[in-house]
Amino acid sequence: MRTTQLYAPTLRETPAEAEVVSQKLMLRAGMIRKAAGGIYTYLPLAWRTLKKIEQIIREEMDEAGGQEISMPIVQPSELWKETGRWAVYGEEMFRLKDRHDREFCLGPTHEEMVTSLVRDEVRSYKQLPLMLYQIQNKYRDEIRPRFGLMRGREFIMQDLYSFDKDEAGLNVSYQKMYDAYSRIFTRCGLQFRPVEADNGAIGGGHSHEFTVLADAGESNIVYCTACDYAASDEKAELKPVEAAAEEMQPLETIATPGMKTIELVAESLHVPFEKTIKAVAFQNEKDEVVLAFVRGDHDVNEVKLQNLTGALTLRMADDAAIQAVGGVPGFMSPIGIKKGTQIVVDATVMGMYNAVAGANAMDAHYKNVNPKRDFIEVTAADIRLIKDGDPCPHCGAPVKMTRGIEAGQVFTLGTKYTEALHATFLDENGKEKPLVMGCYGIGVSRTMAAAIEQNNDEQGIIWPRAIAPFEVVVVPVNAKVPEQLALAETIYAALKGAGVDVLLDDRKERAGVKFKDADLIGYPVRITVGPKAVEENIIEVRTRRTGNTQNFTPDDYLDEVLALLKTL
RNA sequence: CGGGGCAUGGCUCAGUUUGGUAGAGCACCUGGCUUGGGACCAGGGGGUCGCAGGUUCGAAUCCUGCUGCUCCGACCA
Repeated sequence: MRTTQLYAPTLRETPAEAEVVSQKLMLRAGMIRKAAGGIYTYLPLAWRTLKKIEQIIREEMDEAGGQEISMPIVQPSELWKETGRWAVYGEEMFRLKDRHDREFCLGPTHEEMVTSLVRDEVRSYKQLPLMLYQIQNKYRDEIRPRFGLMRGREFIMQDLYSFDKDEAGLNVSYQKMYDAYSRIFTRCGLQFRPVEADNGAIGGGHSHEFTVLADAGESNIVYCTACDYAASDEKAELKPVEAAAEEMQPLETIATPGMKTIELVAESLHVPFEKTIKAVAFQNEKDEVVLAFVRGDHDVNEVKLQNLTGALTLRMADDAAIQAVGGVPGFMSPIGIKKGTQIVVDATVMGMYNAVAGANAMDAHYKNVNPKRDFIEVTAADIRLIKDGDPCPHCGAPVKMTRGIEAGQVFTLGTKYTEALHATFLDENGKEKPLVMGCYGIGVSRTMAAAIEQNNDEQGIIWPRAIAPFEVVVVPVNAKVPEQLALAETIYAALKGAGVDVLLDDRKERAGVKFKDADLIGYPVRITVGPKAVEENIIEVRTRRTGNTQNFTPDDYLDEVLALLKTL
């Protein structure tokens, strides 16, 4: 490929809309252009990278026993109504009607589609296990699309669905996918971590997220400094902390005018955070109030609370709702709340003695609160959000937190969808059973963005070789000098002949322009052909990541470049 | 959904307060000159100032409505 033939309009200035590094760089490098909020056109450079990522995925999926198919983007509402998700999915689903007024959606995912496909054709355990996958556009009408390709409304996803005859088979399929995903991200040259994850709305059994480590990431993960435990912060479990036992003092009301935050209370009463109890009020999708209580220095893990209470969604409760159940916003405690209200107290709180909590009265708190004695009709459970330094649930060593981008996730689904859609088979005994299902997804376009988030500097992108749009760019310093262009052509042809994905920057631009563009787009290797090359037979090979330049001769540069590429 | 902000040539923005015939830089075209890190000189093309109303002799500028984009808001109990 030659730059004069390549549609890659680079920008010197960053468009105002760009928020995150990957988005800025992809816009500037001429890789993407925005069509609407969260919807982008992929230009040739981006498309090449996406195809490379997809190719790696295809190879690993096929190796693991997957078969590629392509399912419709436009999906009829009937199937979604069968599983109940037509209602559950809510406004996140793009919906449309055809001319006959029949309802469709743009597929946000394909469980329904693939299950209906399989239920009509799979009759016998002899046809199992079965793994089908596709790489395809997905549509989710996000409330607030942002961060470029990281949270788009249209995005490319690889999704595989496994069907087994039993749990044991599912576990084998799950492990195969887990391993395949690990290989995929490794081959893409990314630093990542598989972490235990919450299943979320998709339901089912256990799950892992594949998180690409990057500070710009939206998800927090924790990992143990001693053992191999790693989990998303939403998932990470915590054992209750038992405070040192004290004699329980009688409950006492104290005036705390205007002290609506736990910080104010702790400070003015000279009580450590560890002796305070914080209240957080939520409302679920049915507008029922759910009250959560954690220690003053802890935070509520909404996902845990959601799973525990069976809520589909949780949001902050408004004051009126809190008052309706007998709570006083800013001064709340489980004591004196209307009967029948859902009250969840973190297990650690239950182990506290003589603590400070709201008094459920304006401008007042209780002293000497002893949850074991004073909290009645509450649910005690782990609802706390893990933080840096907390003990690992496996070995107790302190955990560390880091940020990452969720690029892939694997789930066991069990029979949730196959039962709803009556996808059954006959087992060895002729007995009808629902297929046991797993689903596995990689955000392909998001992986590209994640790769950039993880690999960039002030000058631009630094592609890992495996997913770079081109592996090498050959730059004649002055394309108007025939000798330089001729030598560049020779090198270009030689690399191409050796199977290297190479670009020749044959534009009649000044050298600086071509260098800047090369750095911005981030080709792993640049070969500069200038006067030195023509007159002294020196071929300069520059590594984008390190900025190091090595000089080779026309005889040995080819082998050296091939060897260098293997390390990038 | 609630609250801000923005909308002027392909991009980044000025001009709006105080109405008076639309600007800069970059990009683009032509010529010259230049070619190892986003040159320079000269000439040139390109804008219904988001849309629709209104006020006015006159509106990018003031008023009303709409649309689009964008940012913030989900641990405050």
